[in-house]
Amino acid sequence: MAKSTPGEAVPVRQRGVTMKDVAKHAGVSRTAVSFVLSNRENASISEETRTRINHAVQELGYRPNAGARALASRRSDWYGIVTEIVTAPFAVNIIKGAQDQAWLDRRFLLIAPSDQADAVGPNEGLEDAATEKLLEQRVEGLLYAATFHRGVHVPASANEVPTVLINCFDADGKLPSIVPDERGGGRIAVERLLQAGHTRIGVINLDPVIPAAVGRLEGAREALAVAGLELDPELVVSGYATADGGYEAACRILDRYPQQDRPTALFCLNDRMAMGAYDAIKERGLTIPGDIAVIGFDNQELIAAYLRPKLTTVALPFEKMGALGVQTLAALTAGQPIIADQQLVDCPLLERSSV
Amino acid sequence: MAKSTPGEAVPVRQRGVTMKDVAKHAGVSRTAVSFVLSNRENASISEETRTRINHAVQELGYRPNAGARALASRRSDWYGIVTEIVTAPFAVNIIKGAQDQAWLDRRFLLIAPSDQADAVGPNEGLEDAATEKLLEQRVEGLLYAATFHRGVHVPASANEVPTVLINCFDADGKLPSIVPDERGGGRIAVERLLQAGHTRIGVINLDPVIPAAVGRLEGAREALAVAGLELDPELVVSGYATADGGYEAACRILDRYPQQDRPTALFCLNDRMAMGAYDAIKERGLTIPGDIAVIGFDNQELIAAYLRPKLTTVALPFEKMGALGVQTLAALTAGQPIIADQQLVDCPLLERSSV
DNA sequence: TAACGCGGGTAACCTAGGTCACATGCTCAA
DNA sequence: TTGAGCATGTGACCTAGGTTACCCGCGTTA
Repeated sequence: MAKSTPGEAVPVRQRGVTMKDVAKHAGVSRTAVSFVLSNRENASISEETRTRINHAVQELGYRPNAGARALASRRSDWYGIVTEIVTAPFAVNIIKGAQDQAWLDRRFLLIAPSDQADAVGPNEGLEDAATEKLLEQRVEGLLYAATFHRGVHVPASANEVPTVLINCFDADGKLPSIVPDERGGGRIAVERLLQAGHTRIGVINLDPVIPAAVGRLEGAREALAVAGLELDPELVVSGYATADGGYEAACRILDRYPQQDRPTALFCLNDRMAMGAYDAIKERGLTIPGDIAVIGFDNQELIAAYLRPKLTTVALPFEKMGALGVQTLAALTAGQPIIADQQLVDCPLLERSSV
Repeated sequence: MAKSTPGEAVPVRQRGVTMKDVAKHAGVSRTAVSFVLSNRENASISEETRTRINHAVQELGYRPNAGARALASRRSDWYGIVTEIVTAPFAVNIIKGAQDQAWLDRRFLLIAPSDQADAVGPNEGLEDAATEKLLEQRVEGLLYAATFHRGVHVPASANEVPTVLINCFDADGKLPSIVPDERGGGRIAVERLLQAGHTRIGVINLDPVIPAAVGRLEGAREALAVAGLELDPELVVSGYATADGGYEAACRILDRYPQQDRPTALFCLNDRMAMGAYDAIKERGLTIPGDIAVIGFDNQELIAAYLRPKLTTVALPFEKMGALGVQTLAALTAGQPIIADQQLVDCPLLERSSV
């Protein structure tokens, strides 16, 4: 509520105007002020008193003290989110989605950093400390968000309040989680290539054990199967998840075959690798998408939207996952049952110019 | 503080263990517990009582209630940061720097979104609301952080608590701010090119009125002046701050001259434009840095570190600015005088392979 | 011997607001 | 006339913890 519109005289807000001051100014009891401000259903306060109180609020520039309210009402309206995203901002849109949704619900998001870059690292301490700190703030629920899709271990004290995992899942137990539908994303990517007439499709794979690689590849297989095709294992090449890794993998795949056997499309399991693949393709005098179509995964704006030609890719629904995480948490804290142990969120295709 | 080490039986923490419970369990008064837990200097509590209390704390799994403490002690240990960075995550490392520093100082950072994408837009409302919400939480200080260096207007109520601006400055007044030393960055970039033997340097400029462009260009001029050179206005070409804009600008600059007069180096005022310039250069069969050296600005990791060859660029010190913002705020809230109205933070050169 | 100081500790009040049982005063029906 | 019922509020107690003034018993000192 922006109480000061430009032009109007801004009341000087002396620090620390309390309800008591408002009550005195309006000539009523503090209780009456409380009733009016919290809009109690069954409070019987005359319209006239009500406006007198509201006037006093305006004139004194009263601002409620959220902490005191939280203490007395035993509801903080705060959620805590523990995340390494602040450290490695790849998935920062999770925070954006969560933040926006929380803001809509008039709740505050307390962000606590986690340095737990690797799933079961030795520095679990920091994460524990973050959780502890958030619980000291009496958050009503906890979110854990990871930069990349994986299993994680959550500190034991997280069980004291409703908890939801975003872009990761509980490696040991029963906490609800929100993760991207990697398989669906892999399927839609390959479907798009098939639709464009490609049947010989090369795959530039990530580290084959991470959930992202497993799911995306399986999706690719499904799409091919529907078209009556099979994934040729020879056409699947793994590499480091970087532009260099993508470059090398693409070189291997492109140089392996004579021109007529060469794949006409590459499905790169992330955009960074697609970036490297672009270079390999261009170096060989081939055009995108004329000679070889490329489709990526992740939709890293800075890469996908600025590559030339712009990269068609499958987006990770970070923002949606963040929002859904907060919604799920809201449902849990309101006592509603869990919708599902693991909610999958669609990975939509983003058409640009590389297919 | 992770109180539970694995293996040890975790005490069941019934919700809401208070100091009263601890006191009863230890057979002392609540006051004594408070004294021990807050480590009061002049409290006289025997060592024996002290350990009895600490034991009770452990056994009951007591966790202080931060809100109640804030209320009673009238210090919240919270800072608020209003920022559009969550929306446009370019400068997300400001948040990281601020967050880390706040965490070190054992303070919480409340992040409130601002949609004020343009400096004096019509939707100032949201920003006001964010500030108001933060003040309701009784934050001890406010930070405003922008995604790109510019002048901003801050809601009037921000004057109620110490306030520091990060990556932006107060367009109307006297609030202290932390901004990048654009001029120094421009200077160091051109110095690097001069040092590599380039004397004919093209500049791909941003929108010439924004502080970043003004400062960086001025720095470039200074560096040239020291070497006894002048900036040829014909070699300065402006474009949209995108890869496409950089591509077009580079084309114009490269095609304007016969080979012998062509600049041997390009200073691109941001990395996205450098990305486009790369394409223009490669298209013409020229090599980087062999035929043309390129230096960028911003150090957008995803671009600079993944371009081929990797882009030498000047980094914007986001993380440092965030940390310095919190430090400055801490000094202000502690009653110390402002160090300077505007603190400049160095933009360091990042050597990679394009010069 | 009274006064004083000190170690060890506590009752009581304060922060800012939520909530409930009860107190007015008025109207209306029996 | 009186009691019930309703509209309009209010005093008092609660949340969880910080802080201050003071108490008690014991040893010292003037």
